[in-house]
Order: sequence, then C-alpha cells, then structure tokens
Amino acid sequence: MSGMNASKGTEAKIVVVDDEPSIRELLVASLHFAGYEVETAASGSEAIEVIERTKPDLIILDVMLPDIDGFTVTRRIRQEGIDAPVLFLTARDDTQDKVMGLTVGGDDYVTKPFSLEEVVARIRAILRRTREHVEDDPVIRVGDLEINEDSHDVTRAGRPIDLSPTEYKLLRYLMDNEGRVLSKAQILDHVWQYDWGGDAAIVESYISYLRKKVDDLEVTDEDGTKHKVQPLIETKRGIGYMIRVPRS
Amino acid sequence: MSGMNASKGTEAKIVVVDDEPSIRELLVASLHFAGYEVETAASGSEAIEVIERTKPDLIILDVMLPDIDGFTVTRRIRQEGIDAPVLFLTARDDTQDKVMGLTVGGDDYVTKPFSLEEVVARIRAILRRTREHVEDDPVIRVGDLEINEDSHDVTRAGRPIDLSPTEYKLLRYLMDNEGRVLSKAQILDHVWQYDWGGDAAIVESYISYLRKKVDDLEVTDEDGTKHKVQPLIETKRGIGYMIRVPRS
DNA sequence: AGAGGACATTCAGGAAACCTTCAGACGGCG
DNA sequence: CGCCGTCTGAAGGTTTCCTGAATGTCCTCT
Repeated sequence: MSGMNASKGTEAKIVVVDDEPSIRELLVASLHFAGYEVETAASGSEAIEVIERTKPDLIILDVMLPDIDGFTVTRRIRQEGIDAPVLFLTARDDTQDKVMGLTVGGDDYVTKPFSLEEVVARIRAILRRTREHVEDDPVIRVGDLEINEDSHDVTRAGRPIDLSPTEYKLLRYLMDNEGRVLSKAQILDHVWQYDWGGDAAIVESYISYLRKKVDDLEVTDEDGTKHKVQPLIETKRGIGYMIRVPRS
Repeated sequence: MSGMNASKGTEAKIVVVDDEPSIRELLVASLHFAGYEVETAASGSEAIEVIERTKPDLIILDVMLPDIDGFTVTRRIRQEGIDAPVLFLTARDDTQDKVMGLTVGGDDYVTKPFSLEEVVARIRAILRRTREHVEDDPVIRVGDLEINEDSHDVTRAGRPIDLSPTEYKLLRYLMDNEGRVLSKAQILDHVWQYDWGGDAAIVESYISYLRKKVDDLEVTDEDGTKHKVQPLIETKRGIGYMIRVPRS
C-alpha cells in the first residue's frame, strides 16, 4: 500500500471519521501502512469521544455525518482545547459556501472521490507546517531527481521539468516508495480516484509519459560534454514498476 | 496560515475577544497557525480577567459584546496599567462617531465581515509600530516587485503600480507565501470576507487583473532598450497559484 | 524460431481548467 | 445627485490534460 519513507520523525496519531465503512477501511489501511497510528469513528458523537480521549495530531473528518456534522464536531473539540488540524472530506457538489473557511489555520480539505495520494500529500503538508519540526524538508529526492512539495517543482540534475497533475502524483507515489516495486493495481489505487472504473492500462501510458520527461534527458556537464541521464524508473516485468538509483 | 514568514521575531501573545464562537475559532486557528500565542474571551468581563492575567502584546476586541462593550473594556484595562494596542472589530453600519477615536494611540479597527488578510495585515502593522524591533521592515520583496505595508505602495522595477484594495490584498497574500502554491480555496478564505458566498472563479478574474498590472509590463533599461518583465505569478494547473522569481 | 503475452508508444476526441473581457450593480465622493 | 472606481457573475475562447484505443516492440517459454 502507501508505504512511505517511514523514517520521518515520530509517528503521528490520526483519527479517521467517516460513516462509510469502505472509506474508513481504505484510509485506515493506507495510513497505518504509511506509519501513522490510526483510530476511527463512524459518527460525529463517537468522533468527539475518540478525539478527546486520544488527542490526535490530525483529524480526517467527513463533513457529512449521520448525526453531528463535521463543522459542529470541529467547533466542539476546539472548545475542549483540542487544536489539532483537520482534513475535511467533502462531496464535490457541496455548495461552495460550505467549503468556505475550511482552509484557515492548518486545516485543509479534499473532495470525494479522492485519490490516496491526494490525502497522503495533504496530510504531510499539514503536519509539515503545523509541527514545530524544524528539520522538515518539503523536498523528496531520488538520485538527482527532486520534487518540492511546497512549490510542486520537479527538477532533474537541476533542470526544471513540467509535469501534469497526474504525472506529478504518479511520480510522487513512486518516489515515496523508492526501491519498492509497485504493482499496476497499487498504482491505480493510489494515484487515481477510488471510484475509478477504467483500465489498468492507463498506468502504462502514464509511465511512458513520465519516462519521456524524467528519464529521457540529455544534460551538459561542467566540462561541456553531453550525456544521457541514468533512467530511474525500472520495469519489473510481471510485477510492476519501481524508482531508484540503479545498481551500477 | 497567513503571515507565513514564521521567521519573524519573538512570537507575540494575542487575546481574541468575541462572543460569536465561529469568529473566535476563525481567528484563533489563523493566528495560532501564523505563529502567535492566542487566548480567548467570550464576554467583556471575561476579557478583562484574561487580559489582566496574560498581559498580551495585542488585543482583538469586538466592540459589541453581551455585557460590557469594547470601549469600556479598553478603559478598564487601561486603568489597570495595561497599554497593549487594541484592534477593534466593528459592524459596518456602526455610526461614524462610534468609530471615531478608535485609532488613537496604537489602536486600529476593522469592520465585520473582514478578510483574514485585513486582520493579519493590521496586526502586523500595529506590532511593527508598537514594538521596539528595529529590524522590522515594512517592505516585502519578490524579485524586483515590492510592496510597502506602511504606505501600501507597490512598485515593479522602481515603477509605481496602482492596485485596487482587493488586488493589493491578493498580491500581499501571494508574496507572503512566496514559492508556495496556494489553492483557490485558500486564496478565497484569506483574501475575501469570511461570509463570502460566491464562486471561487472570482480568484481567476483577480489573478488576471493582477497579471495585467504586475506581470505585463515593459520597462526601459539604463541603455534605453525596452524589454518585458519576467512574469512572477505562476499557474499550477489543478493546484493553484504561486508567486516567485521563476527558475532559470 | 515462433507464438503469445506483457509492456511501450502514440494519437485523437472530449473534457476540464483556465484566461480574459464585459456589463451591471454597488458604494464612495465631490 | 451624478460620476467614477471597484466588485461580481457570466460568457466565450483558449490551452492543457485525460482517457481509450490502436499499433509496435520486447521478452519468455516452448
């Protein structure tokens, strides 16, 4: 699943609140595997109880809940002195005014249906900005390939690269799992929205696009000689894809 | 999330006084995240107690409170020797004479409904004038683009630029977050009033206005040659907007 | 070597995101 | 009261992206 560079500082505690079991499980599995400690709640009232008991570092909160809606839950726990940032889950067709004011403070939101990469990226961005952690670096590196999660910049050997949103998400997922083979199914599940109905063949197309932009470059050395960059994206036939600095 | 240049001197302590929980939360979340230490009070009497106890550097005070009004609160705490500046929150339809005399000393006011940028900008301006801090610079720079928070002047390559109030707030928010992509929702939440009910599409319009004034200029060099300025505002498709000196 | 399967590449249509402009509404100011 | 700058919503045009399909290439097993 979404295995990250588990190295990152202390593991954060996250509470997931959603009434749909499938969404809950999806998030729990991913986040747990990504190294977070996860608790869940299926309703607003349960959420308040769980949050006050466990004092999480971050809360993932569906705004549409059977009993108490997400905004009210937020207000209640804030009154109790809990100031953990909230990542709201909203339906795309929610009226705009409902979404208003959601991005103040450390809070943020994603619209359903989301892709896991979106959620994980947002969580990291929030935690990076919220926690005191001075050492937190918005840059992810694999060899001479870098992506900056703040500016969304991508560079190879210092040279800027332009990626489309989906290309960026795919590359980010690969880099987050450097040295680990990811199946096409895994990639589909993380980079594309969870309600995607299409074919896994689209992964091949996007790998191809990515390779052309990232691995098919010529750079000029200090001494003026041109040479191709080392390809970083490897195909593991029958298994999937992986990114890493190739072994000699 | 405003005032991101967290680097700024020592964190100031602020007391927020308002009887509406939603306003309180909005301000607490934003200011806390912006690096301020925040306490709250929901009434005039509570305000006096909290202010005398915590000795804040600045007070945000709604003039319309259920028990003791804001002016009286100010008078009382002044009698107790507390001279922290006050940022008053007033209703737009408050008669002019009520607002009169609010800006004496270090004090200032904003009208409800406000935008977060307005509040944060005023807070910074007040603290800049109040504190000894010699190193505080009212000028924000990105490349050859400068805005002066004291005079509200905007210049590009030395040339003055006229901006409308909303254009200025938008530019200021972008520059305060140089090199970080801001979503349209974030921009809406910070630059527009918190009770805004409209569409996020308005952000696109204002980005367009801003570009025409800021990024679509011709300047004349010392040697008489004309050339276009580098565009500083970048679109990150599917993510948002960002300002910075472009890479290479 | 050949067949079959897995992967790579390319392309075009449609969709989505974005840019720009404009007219009307609104409010401040003379 | 009328003018003027500003704000807002909407429309139209443009660019970029996504997706599915078609075709080509490489690997593997027999």
